[in-house]
Amino acid sequence: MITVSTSILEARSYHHGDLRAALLDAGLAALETQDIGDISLRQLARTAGVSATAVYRHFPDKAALLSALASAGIEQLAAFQQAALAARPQDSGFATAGRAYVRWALANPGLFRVVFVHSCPDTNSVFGDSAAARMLQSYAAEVENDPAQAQQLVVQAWALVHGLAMLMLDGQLPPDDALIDRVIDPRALFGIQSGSNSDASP
Amino acid sequence: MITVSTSILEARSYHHGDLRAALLDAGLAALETQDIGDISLRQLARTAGVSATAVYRHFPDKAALLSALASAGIEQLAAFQQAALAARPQDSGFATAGRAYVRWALANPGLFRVVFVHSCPDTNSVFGDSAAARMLQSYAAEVENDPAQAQQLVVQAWALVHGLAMLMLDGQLPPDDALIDRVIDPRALFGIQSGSNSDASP
DNA sequence: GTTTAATGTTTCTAATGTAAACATAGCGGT
DNA sequence: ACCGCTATGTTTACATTAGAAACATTAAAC
Repeated sequence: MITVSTSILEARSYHHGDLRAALLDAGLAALETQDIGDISLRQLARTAGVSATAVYRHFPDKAALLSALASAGIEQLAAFQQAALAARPQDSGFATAGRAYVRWALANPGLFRVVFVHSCPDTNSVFGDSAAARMLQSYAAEVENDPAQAQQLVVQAWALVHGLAMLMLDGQLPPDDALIDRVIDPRALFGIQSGSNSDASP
Repeated sequence: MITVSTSILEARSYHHGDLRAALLDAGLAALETQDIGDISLRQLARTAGVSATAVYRHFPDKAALLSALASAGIEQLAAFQQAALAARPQDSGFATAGRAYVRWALANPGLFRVVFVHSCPDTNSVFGDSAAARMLQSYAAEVENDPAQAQQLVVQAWALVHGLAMLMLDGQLPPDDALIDRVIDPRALFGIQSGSNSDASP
């Protein structure tokens, strides 16, 4: 929740206080129960208790609002991954981060789609310079000395977890926790014997 | 193109001849230039030269029409893969099919999304019992004797190519042909030394 | 305290999915 | 030949959407 202390307790004034944050909150909340396609600006405006077109004072259009939601989503994803890493420091960080990626996607399907699927054709690579991306690259560098090979490993690992998340989200694969562990098994993938020890075993 | 011989040349009668096929053709054509979200029933009806609500005589709702388009898309994908396999019989079929998957996705972004991303939450796994899926499984069985391991290989391979396709479609990775070849390299993946020989080299 | 820029509101338009009622045409049975 | 039945299209209607334009209010600067 983005909390913003508006001027104290001015319950209902003409101006909202921080409508922008309220709309983003409404968007994040809505994405927990709805899919992206079913979200309308009007709905968010209603939730924020404001007229439909007030949105346009803060976002040029719908895409801009979704783009802002995407940024919030990326931060959440990175935080979730780092929490997972902190919780099991003895495991392969590479695999732990990957599993967290998929689990976060399954736990936040709407937001995940906003981040990766929706993000309008040119506002792309919103993920490219995020904390999550840097984390992934540093793990790859640990495992591979050759930078070109490390880069390839990054892409392969990203594609694997992203594809797994997508297929599960779209109902093509069962959203099975054990399946995630099996697919993202450092011992079976990429010839990685892992720097740290691995754990999850079928 | 779905060609249907209506009764000969009855140019403009009240009844269309085969509106269902015409709508699907219009949909496939539209998906070549537009993304799924921008396609409307009314547009397809216009293209078919018919009133907006005529669609509902052939499809209960928009989702049903898209679902029919998805079936057509899956067939196209499988045909494309088999053409790729036939064109290079000496290569690793596993890798060739995977590259074809990604290339087809890049060549048909709209239709690919209809097949895998859109397909409504419960009409899922439209791909599950397709020719493409069976092909994938038979290749996995060639490489892995243990059926459980083969199944895991299927999922890993599918996730990898699907994720690569998605990330490229969504602008997160450059839609680079060489990158596809590098990521889907049987020598680097899954410890496969391949039954046949491999080719593509960086 | 007046001006001003930021923020919200009303009102409007064009597009969309879909329901309901109506129209037309080809078919089978008599 | 006629009569209806059913499949298929059409018209009309409605609720909802994204967004533009013009107007209202308020907080803050001067």
